[in-house]
Amino acid sequence: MLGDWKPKEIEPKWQKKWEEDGAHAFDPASKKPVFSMDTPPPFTSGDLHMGHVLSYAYFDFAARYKRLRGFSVFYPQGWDCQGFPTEVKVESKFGKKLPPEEFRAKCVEWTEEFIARMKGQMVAIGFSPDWRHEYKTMSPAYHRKVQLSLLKMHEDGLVYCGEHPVFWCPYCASAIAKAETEEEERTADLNYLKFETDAVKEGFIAIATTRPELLHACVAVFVNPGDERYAGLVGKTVKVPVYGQKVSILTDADVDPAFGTGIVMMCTFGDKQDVVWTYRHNLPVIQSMDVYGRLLNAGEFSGVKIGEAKSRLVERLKECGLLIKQEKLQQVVKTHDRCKKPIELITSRQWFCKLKGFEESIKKAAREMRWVPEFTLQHLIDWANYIEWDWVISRDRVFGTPLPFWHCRKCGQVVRAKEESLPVYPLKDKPPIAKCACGGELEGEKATCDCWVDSSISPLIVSKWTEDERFHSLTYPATLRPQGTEIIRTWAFYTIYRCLMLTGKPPFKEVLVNGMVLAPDGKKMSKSLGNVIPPDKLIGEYSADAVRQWAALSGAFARDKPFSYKDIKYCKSFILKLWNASKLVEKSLEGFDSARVDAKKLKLRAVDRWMLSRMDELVKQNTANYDNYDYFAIITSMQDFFWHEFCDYYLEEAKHRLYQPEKFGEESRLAAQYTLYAVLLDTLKMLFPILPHASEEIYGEVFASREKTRLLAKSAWPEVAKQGRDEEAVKAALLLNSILSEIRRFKAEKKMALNAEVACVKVSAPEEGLVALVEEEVREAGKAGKVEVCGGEFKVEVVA
RNA sequence: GGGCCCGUAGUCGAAUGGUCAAGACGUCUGCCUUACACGCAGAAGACCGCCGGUUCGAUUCCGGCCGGGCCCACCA
Repeated sequence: MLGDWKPKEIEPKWQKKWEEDGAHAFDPASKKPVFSMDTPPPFTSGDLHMGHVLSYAYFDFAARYKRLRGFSVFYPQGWDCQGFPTEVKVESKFGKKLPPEEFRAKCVEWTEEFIARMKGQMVAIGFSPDWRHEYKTMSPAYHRKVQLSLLKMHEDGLVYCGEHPVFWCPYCASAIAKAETEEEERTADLNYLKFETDAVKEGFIAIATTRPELLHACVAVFVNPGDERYAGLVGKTVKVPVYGQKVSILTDADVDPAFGTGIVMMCTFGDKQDVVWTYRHNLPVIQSMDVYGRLLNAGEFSGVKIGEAKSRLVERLKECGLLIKQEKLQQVVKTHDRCKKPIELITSRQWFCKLKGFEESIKKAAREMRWVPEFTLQHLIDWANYIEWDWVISRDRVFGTPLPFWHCRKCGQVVRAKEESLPVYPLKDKPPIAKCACGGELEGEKATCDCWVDSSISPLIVSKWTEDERFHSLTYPATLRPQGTEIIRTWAFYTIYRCLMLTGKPPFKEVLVNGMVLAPDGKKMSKSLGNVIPPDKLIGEYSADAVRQWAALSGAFARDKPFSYKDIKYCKSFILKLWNASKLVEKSLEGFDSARVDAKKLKLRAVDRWMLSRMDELVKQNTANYDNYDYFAIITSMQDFFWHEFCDYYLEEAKHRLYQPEKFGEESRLAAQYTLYAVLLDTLKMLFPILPHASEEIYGEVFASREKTRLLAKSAWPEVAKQGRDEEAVKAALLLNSILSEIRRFKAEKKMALNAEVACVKVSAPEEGLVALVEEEVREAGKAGKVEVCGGEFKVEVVA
């Protein structure tokens, strides 16, 4: 017997039961078609946020639906462990003094705790990955595969080490990739400085700059070749203020004559344009700062951090009378996405992945995939179109996958790790050969990998690439790659690139992109704004099934949506409605044996046929909607159907036959029971992927003993469209519903109770025959003593 | 500057080339009707952003404008 709905008891109960019964286990030996998913490994921050909940709920809906559809579903789950935020946390707890290996061990320990917490949260929401295929990017096994992929790409000339200007975060003291940059608007001072020169009679030219702290690295000044004001200056030299070095006046079409004075000073490197000019005009590179952003080669200012250097230089310029004026300037600066600090460009020796030249093959592979929704493909194409530099893959961090390389101290030759000794940790492991061919000592590479180097081979990791050929061909390419819109330019882009390079095959067939969850006020959820909603709290208050329904309701295809309390409240009441209706059905089904019912011999009434016909329609629609990942359409249509059509109308219209078989006949009761049984069963199946716990519990109480399958999780999707739409029944039912509405309106106006009896209901309708089909329902559900029918325009007259 | 998304009752939000444009929240009025008052019934509330075009007919298709959001590029 169904008791009260107690999510805190039934949800963990079924989570355990499914796991024990292997309901989510992938069987590589199965003959069923494979549906494999490459789900995002969340960064192990310690807590799942609502964005995770939304997107992972989506993946779970897909997995559970495909299982019901008879697929062998491969649904692994991993963890993106390594990265700067963890280092910061560990540093703040244990200090900066630990030796690298000990520090790394602390990070691992810390991360394991976080994984346990996050995994617990995932289980509590009812996600159904096959945990036997769990992976962690910090594990030696994962390191081995990442290193193997790098060795192969190095062999193919796709990974190289070189000295180039790279985006640099002085706060993190590490190189970062363009994809890790963000932009921040701020107000800066635009300083107009005097550059002394003999070329003009005033003795100086004015140059506007926001970066006076880089004067020591100024190597040229530029004017636009078409700028007549300065035509006479080209080829002359000017003296850089404060430091006094002489630099040439050159021309370049990239100079905007309208900005500032139309003259630009070029330093190594103030911004990306300076890098372009350095190469274009073959200019010298001055190391302007060290890895922490402290000035280098700046005379008395050497060692001063850039922020402080800026104000000190401005002071000095004022003292020397070289500062003409200052203006406020709105500018956008690039910042590091992890620490939000401004980024610099510095030249440094780093490892790179060759991206230039592969844009077309990446775009081609992407175009062959199905992107849901379609426009998200454009995000990737746009990004690919703007690839200017190769991808910097090395990071000066400890907690990361070590690059499997050594360098010769003498000649700089790169020495690769041996494949069979992977994973290697070059800081403590012996190099593969004792000495370089030139006789020099070998030194292990200190840098570790960008975290996207790790995660960009997730489809290879889960499919046991280079390890189990059969398993690999079964699960690679993944059928579905679900992910967030904000990581298209990183995770999707790098994965397509790397997997293509390593296997020659694109990594997945379909990409499902979901949007972000905003705070109820429409702003981004962030700790600093204090508007973060923790999933745990919602599960406790509304149940996991309600949270999952909310996700289905919110994930409007790659569009960001604010969190809505009213939605989740509604979802919770829907479960209660489902529960209570199931209680009624359970009671009404006493003595009903589905196996002994001959559907053909049933005396179905029009309302029964209407319900069964609607059910068929819904199965058809929902099948298409699940195939298109349109969970919004599914949950809204199911909520509307079940609540309003089934509960509010059908149940009221069928009660008399269930309660009084002696008056309306056993056959009529059987027909009603059959209908209740079929509708509730198919409803549970179609809702199962979204609210698995409640539907499994109801199934267990009402259906398990009558069906072949004990677990709803292991049952089969309802058969599609057993019969065509029953036009007559649908029309009759709609007519009945409007007649009942009229009767209810009459009672409401007369302030009568709904179950109050009325003497007579006179119905005029164009099709009198239809009214006859539902006359019994009008009398019983409307509590009408008599029903009179005549032709004509639709009209209902009630006589109290 | 380039690309993308969006603009529907007080709020959130579907669908649709053509009968009274879903549903939810909120509001108002009744009703504790043997599953549910976390419920049921009823009511009020929308010139479907603005202007043109296509069409017999447009909220729906096309163009422009206005407004909101996102991504990318540039910014000395």
